[in-house]
Amino acid sequence: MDRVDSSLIALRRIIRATELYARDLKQIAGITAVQFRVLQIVGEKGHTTAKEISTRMHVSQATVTSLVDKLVREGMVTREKSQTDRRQTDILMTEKGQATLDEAPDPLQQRFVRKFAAMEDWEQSMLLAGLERVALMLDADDLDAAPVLDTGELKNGAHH
Amino acid sequence: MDRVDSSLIALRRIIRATELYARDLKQIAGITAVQFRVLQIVGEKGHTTAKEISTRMHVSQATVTSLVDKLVREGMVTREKSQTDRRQTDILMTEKGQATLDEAPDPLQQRFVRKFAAMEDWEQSMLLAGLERVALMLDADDLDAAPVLDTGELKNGAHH
DNA sequence: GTTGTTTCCTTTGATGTGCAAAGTATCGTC
DNA sequence: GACGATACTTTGCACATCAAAGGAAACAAC
Repeated sequence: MDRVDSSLIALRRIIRATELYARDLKQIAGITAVQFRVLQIVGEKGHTTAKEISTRMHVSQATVTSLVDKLVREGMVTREKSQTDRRQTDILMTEKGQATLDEAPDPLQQRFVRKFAAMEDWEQSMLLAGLERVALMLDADDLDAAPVLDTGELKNGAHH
Repeated sequence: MDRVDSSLIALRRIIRATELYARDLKQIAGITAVQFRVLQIVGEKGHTTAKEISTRMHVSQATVTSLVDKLVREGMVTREKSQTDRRQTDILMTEKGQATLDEAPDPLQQRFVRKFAAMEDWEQSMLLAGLERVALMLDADDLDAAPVLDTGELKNGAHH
């Protein structure tokens, strides 16, 4: 097997890892990866707007509405009209939502961050260069850069 | 921004590239990425069974049935009872299916393969090592290794 | 060759994700 | 105050996916 094949296998494994994590999450925490990501965004400040979720997750507002509907139905968050701008809806974290967030299995990016941190300085540089190279090769350059993996974003002291 | 963040951004860009490719494909070729992948598997030998598709794509047979249903409805493939084992259904490529396969936009992996091939020998080695390292970091090691990207598998002389 | 088990596939019914288009309410601005 | 932009919801749809149940054929064992 040549290196092209091996590289593609490795890439596929990486993508697959995010899918597997999504299934585990659903099984263990009883919440889907997408819903969990919404919960993470809400959790950052304890509240947020539909617009922000839509922007950050790159999905339509209609999708956000249905996502939040589900979370409301399950008691994870509540809706409340914003006082400052009454067009906006504030989405507030509930205790149950916070608990779900706290008890969720180790997110992918934390796993990554831990292992990355354990690497030698030169190794980190090499790895970063390689990943950026691949990203460029795939022409995935229209993304507004946010430090995220498939599920969840890198905030809340997940590193350092 | 530190290297952990940059690495995660690069990873996210890579994953995002596969999603974007899926949307382009649907727009341009009028077929979804998942259905296209089925078509690719059928196209390898001109025919295949539902079981093989199910195994290769890691989805249930029920899913395969509905996927093939759609392709049949669109005239991309036909079903035919296998003569050797009448439990099996042979899924055969039609001319239209073949045409769709041939005319599909440059798949991600071909883009990758071309650029990878253009790299220096030592660069290829470094990149491969990096990718495998990341795959390991994400613990995506339960995958039966097949040289695939998100959509489609690496066959049909897509490389070399 | 009948019986039991396994395999392959489909059907049915459900969930989750996602969007477009149309509608409602509110904000800002001229 | 009228008009256009913004934020969100509603409606109606498509796709991907599975679990469970069932039919049909193959296989194995007696």
